[in-house]
Amino acid sequence: MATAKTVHAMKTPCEDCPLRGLPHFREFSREELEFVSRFKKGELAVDAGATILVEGAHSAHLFTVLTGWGFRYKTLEDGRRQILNYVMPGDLIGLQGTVMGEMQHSIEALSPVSLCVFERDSLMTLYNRHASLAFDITWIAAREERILDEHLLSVGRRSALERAAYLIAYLYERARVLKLFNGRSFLPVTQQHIADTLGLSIVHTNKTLKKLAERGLIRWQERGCDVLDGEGLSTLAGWEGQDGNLRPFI
Amino acid sequence: MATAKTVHAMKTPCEDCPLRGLPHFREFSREELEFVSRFKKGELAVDAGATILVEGAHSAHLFTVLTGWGFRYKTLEDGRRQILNYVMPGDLIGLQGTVMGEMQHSIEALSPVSLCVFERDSLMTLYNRHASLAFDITWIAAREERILDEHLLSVGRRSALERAAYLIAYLYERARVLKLFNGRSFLPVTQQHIADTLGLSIVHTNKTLKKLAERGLIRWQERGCDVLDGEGLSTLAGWEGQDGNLRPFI
DNA sequence: CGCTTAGTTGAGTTCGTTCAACGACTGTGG
DNA sequence: CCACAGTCGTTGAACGAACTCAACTAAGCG
Repeated sequence: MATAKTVHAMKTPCEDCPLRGLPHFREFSREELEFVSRFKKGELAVDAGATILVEGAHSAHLFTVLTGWGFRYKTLEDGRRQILNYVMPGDLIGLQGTVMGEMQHSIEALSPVSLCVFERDSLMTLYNRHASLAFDITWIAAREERILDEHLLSVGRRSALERAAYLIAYLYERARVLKLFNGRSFLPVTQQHIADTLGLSIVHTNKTLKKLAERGLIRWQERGCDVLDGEGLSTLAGWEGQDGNLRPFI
Repeated sequence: MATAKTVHAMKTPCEDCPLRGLPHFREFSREELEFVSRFKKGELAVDAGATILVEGAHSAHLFTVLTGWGFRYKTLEDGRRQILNYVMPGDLIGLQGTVMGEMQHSIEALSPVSLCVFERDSLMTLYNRHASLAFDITWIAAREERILDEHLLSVGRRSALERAAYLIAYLYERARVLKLFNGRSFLPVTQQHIADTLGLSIVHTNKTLKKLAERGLIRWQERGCDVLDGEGLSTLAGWEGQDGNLRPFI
């Protein structure tokens, strides 16, 4: 695997952060922005397919995704893999490892990913000096918990078809509000990723996706999924969608 | 349903909190203890079977479980239910609703439960005045996330037998470190709860539990589960157990 | 050109479901 | 005190969803 990690000195100043322009995120105060600017230690670029964080590691860093897609997963000893969630721009990763010690899941890049790097040790300073940002971090953790609740409901209680529809609707919706689509609603995942998220075999996933395609909801093309009818997928899954409130990021 | 909620003025002062004595929790500083004491607004007692928090509610309160067992769950419109996690003494509940607005899951008492009551509005004061406690709350949220990661792995990728073994080992281990057993390792859940946690039907859950019983790992008795061999259950599930680090609570 | 990765399809098997009936126990009202 | 309903657990039979195995296409890459 020709994967690489490249560390840059700070490239994008937080003042020009591309995420700040999105209507999806809450505004920073002048003061908060300054603090986060100092909190940020640099940037990291990783190739598609590279592992960003690995289970068992004691990472000294926290990251916020600037651009690109990735996923969090866990594996059993015999290799069975479960994808837990996907990471997209604005997501904070490595928090579990930072606050509790050891990482208990891995994170892999689906596309080239660029990350803001923060240091574990300065997190306590953030809590001491900036209660509003500390609260934001809790908010972010609570959001992840809520997403996991929904995934668990899905894997535990929805049929294969509903599950697939839910997952694709979820990814579509997240990417949409982040304005990651330029014209074409394309999700850069393989059927193996879908299978490992839904808790199904690849073969059955393939057959299930074909049913969604027959209904005109999606089209599978070029190693990924074109979403043709996000609304229809949500309806099929019985999913209300994520709440529309502004969310914080660091 | 003859369920009731009773609000008491503060009964147990935080200085005498029964949880503080457990070797499983980290120590409070004198100052933290004082602050939490003021943060606590009263106590609430709920009957077995009562709903503590309900999906869709905008609760003005946060709770810490003092005694008793409960569970968090979500349902689909047609009634399919997924249990997300169990709550036991020391667990903070209602955080999702408090930081993000609306509750998106419900919580029900499995046994009579007593709760410490905190007010939503004073949470920000806690963040402003006591960074170490704010950090603890993030820690608690990260822990819940980690547990959900493991449940998702289990429901998605383990066989029915492994799943059941994992769940019972998990409940056993949590209750054990909290010293909830007096002699007998008894879990107060019905097979329906197990089924709704594992994402299985009751019938198949019954047959699966019988297999665990045949192996001498558990015994089903008096509407609950006697754990005969927690170690054996963990081994069967391929579960390493929770980390032994001290955890905070509020 | 061969090698690898991703996706497709069919056949047969296994795991888990639904349906249905029944026993044990608990609580309630007549 | 007994009858009755309700909850919980158990079991068998038949069915269906999802799995494994296997063979095969198509595309991308050295």
